[in-house]
Amino acid sequence: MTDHAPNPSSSTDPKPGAAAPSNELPKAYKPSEHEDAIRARWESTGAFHADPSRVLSGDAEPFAIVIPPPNVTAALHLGHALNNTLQDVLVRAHRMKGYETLWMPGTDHAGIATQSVVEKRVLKEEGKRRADFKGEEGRREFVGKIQAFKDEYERVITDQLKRMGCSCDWERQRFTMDEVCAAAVREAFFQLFKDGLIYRGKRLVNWDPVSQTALSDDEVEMEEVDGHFFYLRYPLVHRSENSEDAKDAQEVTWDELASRGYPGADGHDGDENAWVTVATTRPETYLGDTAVAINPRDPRAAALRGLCVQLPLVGRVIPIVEDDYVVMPAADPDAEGVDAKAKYATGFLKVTPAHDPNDYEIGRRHGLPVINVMAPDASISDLHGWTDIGDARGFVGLSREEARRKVVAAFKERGLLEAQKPYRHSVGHSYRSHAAIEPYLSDQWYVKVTDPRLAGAALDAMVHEQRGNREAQLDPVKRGAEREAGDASLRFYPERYAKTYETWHENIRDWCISRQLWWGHRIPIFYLHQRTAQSVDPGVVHSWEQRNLESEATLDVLGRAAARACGLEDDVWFQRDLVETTAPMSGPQGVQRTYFGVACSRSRRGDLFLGHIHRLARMSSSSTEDQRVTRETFVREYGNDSLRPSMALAHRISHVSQDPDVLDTWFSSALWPMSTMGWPDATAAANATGIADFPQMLDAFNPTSVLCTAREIITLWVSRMVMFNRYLRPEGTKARRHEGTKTEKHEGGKGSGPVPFRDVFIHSVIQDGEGRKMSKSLGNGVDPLDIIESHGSDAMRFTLVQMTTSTQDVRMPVERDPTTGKNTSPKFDQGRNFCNKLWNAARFAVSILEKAGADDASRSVKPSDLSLVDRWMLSRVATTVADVDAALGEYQYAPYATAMYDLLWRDFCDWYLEAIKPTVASSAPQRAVLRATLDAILRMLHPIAPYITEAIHERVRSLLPTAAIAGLDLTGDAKDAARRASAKWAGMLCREVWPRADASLRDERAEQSFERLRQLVTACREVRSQHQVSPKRRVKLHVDAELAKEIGASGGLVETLAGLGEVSTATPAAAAVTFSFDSKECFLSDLADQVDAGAERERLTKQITDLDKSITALEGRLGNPGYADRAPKHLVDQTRDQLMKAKADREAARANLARLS
RNA sequence: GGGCGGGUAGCUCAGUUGGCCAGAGCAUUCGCCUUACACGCGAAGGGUCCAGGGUUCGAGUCCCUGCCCGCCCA
Repeated sequence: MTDHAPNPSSSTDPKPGAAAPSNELPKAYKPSEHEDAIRARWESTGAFHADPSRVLSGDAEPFAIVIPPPNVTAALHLGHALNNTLQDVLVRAHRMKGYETLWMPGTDHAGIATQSVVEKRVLKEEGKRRADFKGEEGRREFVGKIQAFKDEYERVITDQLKRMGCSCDWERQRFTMDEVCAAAVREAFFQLFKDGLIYRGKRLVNWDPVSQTALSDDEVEMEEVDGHFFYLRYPLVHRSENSEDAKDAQEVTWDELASRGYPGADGHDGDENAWVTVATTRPETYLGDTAVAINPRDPRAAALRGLCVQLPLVGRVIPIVEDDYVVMPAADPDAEGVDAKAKYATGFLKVTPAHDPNDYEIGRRHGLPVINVMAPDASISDLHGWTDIGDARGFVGLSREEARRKVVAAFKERGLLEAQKPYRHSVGHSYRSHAAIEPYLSDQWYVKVTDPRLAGAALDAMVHEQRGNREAQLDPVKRGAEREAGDASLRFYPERYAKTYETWHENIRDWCISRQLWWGHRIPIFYLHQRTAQSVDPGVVHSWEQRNLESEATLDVLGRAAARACGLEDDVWFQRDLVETTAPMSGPQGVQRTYFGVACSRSRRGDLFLGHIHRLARMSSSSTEDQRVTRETFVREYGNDSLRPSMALAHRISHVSQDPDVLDTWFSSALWPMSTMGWPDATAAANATGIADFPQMLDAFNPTSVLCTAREIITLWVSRMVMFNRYLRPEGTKARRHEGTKTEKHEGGKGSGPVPFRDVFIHSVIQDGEGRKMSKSLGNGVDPLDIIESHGSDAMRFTLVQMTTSTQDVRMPVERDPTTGKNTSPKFDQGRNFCNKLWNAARFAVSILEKAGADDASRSVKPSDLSLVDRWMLSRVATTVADVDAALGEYQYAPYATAMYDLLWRDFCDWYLEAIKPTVASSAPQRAVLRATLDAILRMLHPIAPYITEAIHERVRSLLPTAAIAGLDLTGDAKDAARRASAKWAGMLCREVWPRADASLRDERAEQSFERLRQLVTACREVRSQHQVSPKRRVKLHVDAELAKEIGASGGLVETLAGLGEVSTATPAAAAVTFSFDSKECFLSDLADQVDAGAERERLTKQITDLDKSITALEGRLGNPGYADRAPKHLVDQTRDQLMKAKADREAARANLARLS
């Protein structure tokens, strides 16, 4: 914890800039001296607060992102830093571009993860387990501890996000379990339940025996495990027709089998009891076997028809059934390419419906009993459905692993273990506890996502060109029906992830949403338990009630009548029974109904009502006085007319109890884009939070613009948000925008509503230098706060953005910082260096602009007023604006960062600033270009590096304004200017307008001309370097008249950058070095007091060798007969030109070499 | 088993419809405290673009086969 607390000293540092407006900027950028103060200004001016009314009035287009809420389980890691930096880049850029921009922050309660962390903590600190907290009271106490933990981490996480510079609308921050979000969960559950899309099912779930909860399919990780195949012999018997007693089972001998035509039976002792051999990796589950299956095409099947086997020790007699699922044994198990299953198969499959999903299906097909032989902790138990223990009592109480060993030993002892082969296979493990998953039969709640209104709607949401399924793409009926609905409006970046999304929905299974946990949204289902005959106290039932009691009425009828009488028909939904989409199983595990019916409560009002019904139902066991009080309370609450129907209901039940389980965390996450904006009752949300414009949020900002997340979340989260949004939000959302607002109607689009977001951007996963995931256990993780402290937030952000290419993983070499002992990466040095470069460039520019004083003209500077290097610089700015806009539009982060790097470092610093040094002091137009360029760079860089750019902007802004540059718009729309000028955040860079560059600023000729001269400079520098000319020495360049004229027209550019004292058209004196430029022979003289002939000879020789190589290559290309004919003419011409120049240069070099010797 | 991504300089990575002598940063070497920046400036060396085949005048780029690494799903 302390690791992540903010540095307390940093927040008390004096604010820079503000303290001393006139002194010059410090030499190096020190992030810690600026970040806190700048962040405080952003926050205090409400710069990130989104105003939905501007969207609804049509004054601004919306741009909205909901944060993928971080789990409150732990502090943020580098992956979060990446995820949130990328969001912030989009958010800041769009805000500057004039969109009304919302970034909704919040955190996720992360049920199982948080609960298990707190469980461990409580065990360690108090020595208590969850089971030690008894009853509803104990549960509340324990949940309180988790709540406290959540509060602690929510603060840590929020602080981390803020320090990263995230420009969230912090006033709107939500938590998945807060009042506003809880209302959404309630409403969603209620609607789905009422519509029959939530049901309770008894079936095999993924059971985590350590956490003792069910898991969804997505929470199970497959891991390779070294195990064995065990071959167990089950003795064959006849079904005992008249006796239930297994002891009466009559053995089947090999002779009898032979007479039935069983292949290979005569190879055995004819009098001996025959057997079949099953192969299994989990012998301990044999205790729950209810059949042996054989493939009907198996030649042995006919002979076995009607026979049974008897389970050793248990004594249970179970049938042999025929099922296509059974894999036939391979004829030659050792042959190449034999399927692994066939290789190990015997053709007989033990069927344990309670402990294997495939067996469960076989069981359903053949009507087999389901015998659960395990307790919730996965130990062998006779208390959870297993009754015919027989002689197998010795296994009861053992763990899965112990039981396996003992079962194998028992079979071996009796000569029934035929073989044991090592076998490596994948086994499901809990993503949280890492325990092996036990397929476990239990009652759980499911969302019927297989319904077309859910999964189907999620598929239809995809844009057509990203759908792989051709029929869906071309279906004309579908296309006609789209219109305003959310169909065909969801797009993935990078595109390939659309496939992941699509295939997942095509193979989707119903979603298990109940978790046997305490931390989460309690399932809003109440069981109304049936009153047994003896529990009815005849004295309680008054005569009028008896008369009026509709004895035949079912619970739903009674319940609805009661609710209506109390004015709560919208708050509670009664149902006779739970909806089962699958036929109930036969056998001892059939669903035991102990309740009379269920009620789903939509609201706290509903909960209270059911509590009252509960008390009415319990009245018979209380004193007369208590009964009177209970009735009076009820009447006071709901009025006189409410009592009769409610009593009619209450008299049929003994008590009401809420389902103890909570919902899967993803259920609330799935509602995030809606719940954070106040769905379903934004007025209530406004009242609860004091945020007055809550009722405008949904219409203004949902659908959001883009969701940014990592790919592992596509199925867990993205899909479910799409399904829920489309089901629960009404159609025609777009049309309602600009039309004012209303609290959302309860009726949703049922699958044709809008999408929660238009784009889905999936970013890379950061790995360490060896391509491993960063993890605590490996100790290879990098803590974002460590980087912020050592390098600054902007440096971290720049590095992360620069790394974000469209590949699925990026590597970051991790090193230990020798001074702090903390993990870091040299990658971050790049970001730090970049920031420092920017700082110093700005420092230099500021020093020049400060000195200029008030004489700078205010009239607009036109390109024609400017020198080559200025026109070139502006052209580069214009090009970069276009490049950056294009990159941002496609979520191309690395190209964005690279474009900014090149513009700032290569163009602005290396060339422009160097070139203008001699002239800028005397040229007002040049100063205008300098300031505009720096300003444009700051703005374009702000989304990546918000702190430093804001810090610099503060200074640049305060300098006397220099003239505007025609074609470079840095002021924005005039009509918006007044509003912006009067805002609290006025003048801050984070709210400045995004640069817009007119096409006229792009100057192809200036760029070409500059490029030529740059090459000339480089050629001069090369010569200087090779001749070890001191950087201070001014040398003399000799060129022909034409080139001299070009140099002259460039305004001293070449002289400055190449360190020339003079440019001459005269032939050089004796001590000169020659080089070729553009096929022209040029000379540099005055390099030193004497030219080093050896160095020169070396240089020329190397040059000739290089040219030889080029000439050979170029001649080869031109010699190719197809080339001249088929290649584009301009390319061929270009090649000829190159060859000519290369030959000329070689001639010149050769001549010079000859002259030297 | 199915799907996806990657294999380019010592390291981390760009390289968008096939077309200048394949680029950047870091690292290395040489020279510079040139008054914005040594977290810097100037210059240099360094690549069988995983392997093999194909299409093409031309392939890092497109097609096929194979190898290796990683991820997701079953």
